[in-house]
Amino acid sequence: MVAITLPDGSVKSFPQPVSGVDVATAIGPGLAKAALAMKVDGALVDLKKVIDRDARIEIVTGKSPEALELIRHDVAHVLAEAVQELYPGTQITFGPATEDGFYYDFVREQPFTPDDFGKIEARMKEIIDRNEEIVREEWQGADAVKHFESTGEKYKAEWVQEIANRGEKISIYRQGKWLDLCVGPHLPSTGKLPKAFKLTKLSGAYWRGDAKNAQLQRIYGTAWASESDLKAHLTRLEEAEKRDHRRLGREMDLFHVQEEAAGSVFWHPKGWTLWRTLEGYIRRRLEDGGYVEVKTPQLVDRRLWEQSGHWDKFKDAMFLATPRAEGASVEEGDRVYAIKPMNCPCHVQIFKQGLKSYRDLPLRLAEFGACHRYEPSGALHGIMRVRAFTQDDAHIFCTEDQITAESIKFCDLLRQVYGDLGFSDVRVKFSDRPAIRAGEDAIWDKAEKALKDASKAAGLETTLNPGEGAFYGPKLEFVLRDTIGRDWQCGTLQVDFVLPERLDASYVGEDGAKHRPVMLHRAIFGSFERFIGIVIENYAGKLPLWLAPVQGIVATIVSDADDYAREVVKKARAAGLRVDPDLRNEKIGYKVREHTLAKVPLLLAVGRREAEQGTVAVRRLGTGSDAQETLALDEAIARFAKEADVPHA
RNA sequence: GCCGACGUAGCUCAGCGGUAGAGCAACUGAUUCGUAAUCAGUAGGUCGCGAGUUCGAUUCUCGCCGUCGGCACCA
Repeated sequence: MVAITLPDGSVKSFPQPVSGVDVATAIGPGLAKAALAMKVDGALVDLKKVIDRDARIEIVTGKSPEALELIRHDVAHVLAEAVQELYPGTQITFGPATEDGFYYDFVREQPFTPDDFGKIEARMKEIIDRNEEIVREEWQGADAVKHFESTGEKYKAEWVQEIANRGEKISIYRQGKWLDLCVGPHLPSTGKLPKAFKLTKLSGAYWRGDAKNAQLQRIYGTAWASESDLKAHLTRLEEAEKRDHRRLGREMDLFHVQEEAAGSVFWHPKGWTLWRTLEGYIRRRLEDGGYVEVKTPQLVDRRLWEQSGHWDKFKDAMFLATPRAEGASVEEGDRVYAIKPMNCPCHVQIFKQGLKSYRDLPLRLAEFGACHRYEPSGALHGIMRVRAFTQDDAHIFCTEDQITAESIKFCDLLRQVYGDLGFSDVRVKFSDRPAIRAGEDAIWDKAEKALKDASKAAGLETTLNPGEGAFYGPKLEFVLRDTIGRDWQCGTLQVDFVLPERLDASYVGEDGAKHRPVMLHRAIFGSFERFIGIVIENYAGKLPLWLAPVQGIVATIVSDADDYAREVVKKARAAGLRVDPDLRNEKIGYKVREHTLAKVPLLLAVGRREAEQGTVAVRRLGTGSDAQETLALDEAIARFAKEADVPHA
């Protein structure tokens, strides 16, 4: 006798062990047809799994939140089956579900091309039509290894061997003639799959994620429960493309990049205005936060980098410069400079000037430091990942006892700034001690606790990023997501006991003896380039008034209003607004369209009526002509000047 | 760095073994117009760079550079 409890609380009893299929059928034929899998006491399993004890069961259908992942995983299998049917000799490796779809990694001499997609998709649909039953089997390790070796599946065999070595059972899923090693769960048959999928992209991927290993061919796809969901997803992708900072940067004439300076940004007047506005804003926040600003050299002798430890670990990513003419050899003893990849060693040099006392701590040295790193060519991305960037960097020199308070202060400041810039969902990763690290465990305990306390006190929820801390200390990473779903680390807070030691920084304590300060490395934007990119995407280019490089356009309707328009511009500028005239001989509709596309927040239209009455017709970005209002000039300017105020305490 | 795709006018893109085309933008002229494109005309290109094949290469082949999508990396 097996008692099955259903989600509504009702209990169904069965005389003998039952599968999910039996349970669903007992409830109704509609459900039996829709059933994809089930949850037994909360665990997702195959619908065909037989239950021989009392349990709570929930039938998973296409409408269940778990369904998508199941479907995507199954579609990945169908993709692999299709590929192996179409391209014999291709080896399979892994194929999981992803955030919005799936991928499968293959091994094949000949590269796949996007032209193959149509053919593969057609075969996948065929496999779904075949309605192949999906069956789970348990194999002996040796048998599985033998099977995969005999079919030439070297990668699968390697993986199976490892599982067998651990003494675990081998779980095989078979669909039709095709089979794969997989823990499941899966749908009962391929016919249950919706055909709402699409192969999207092709890429290389290293076996086991290690660049030292062979590179596999990865085919990505997206899969949904229904055709309309698929369409909606593709539409979302198109919309996201319109928010891409690279596209908006060009359309809004903010910046460009070009071949001769790959990985460096040419800032145009409007883009640079945006930069300076942000810089002015953050500078004021830092001043309020008790920071002092410094500026340190671009070129620094390699000896300092050797001392700091960067040379050993990061010299491949450092640009070097020598003072000698081209062609001259760089000999032993000659000066070799590195263009700084970071600011910390230089800030320590400032700290070390003169004798520091405990009364000087905490000392918060801030710099908008331009750094250069030779990033791998494949890593470059718009202005988000570049080789030349400016950090809103600061190092807080403090005592161990001050770590917690300083960390809290920083998290508060960061929250304030992100709030001002319209970021509501910030993910915070807490990266704790890595396997290879410097410093005593007691110090790590202290540092980790300080960071944890600080993020909690600032009301931040963190997710653990185990073992990903820097070798010198744990870190908080503040991650923002761009419009195409990529995550970027922007803010960071790192506790460092190592650099002060290596660079011999010290202060005189209350006891009159020398002590080592602790360094907190911290950034809010991370880099101006990356952060501006994210800001642009977050606002889809429609920047709030205070950030917009061109805040308003005064557009004339007839040339009789030219003089009045000039007067409006003059007064607006006197009030600190960034306003330009548009006196061109064009219809107002043309001007409206153009400045709307350029994402100018305010359009002040002036015709004869406005000139006579001393008013402006205000049309705001994102609203239509019906929402416009006519305001007295002085009133309008006062209102907008107030609205355009840079946020501050 | 690795795999794949791509690189044609300012932008978006078409073309293709016989040295290039469209729309928008630009420029000139006309038009003075009330909220997302007024009309007409003109001009604009070493087809990323360098080799090779060919009578002839933007087109085919190779190399390099860059961009894009991933992977790896990200102090």
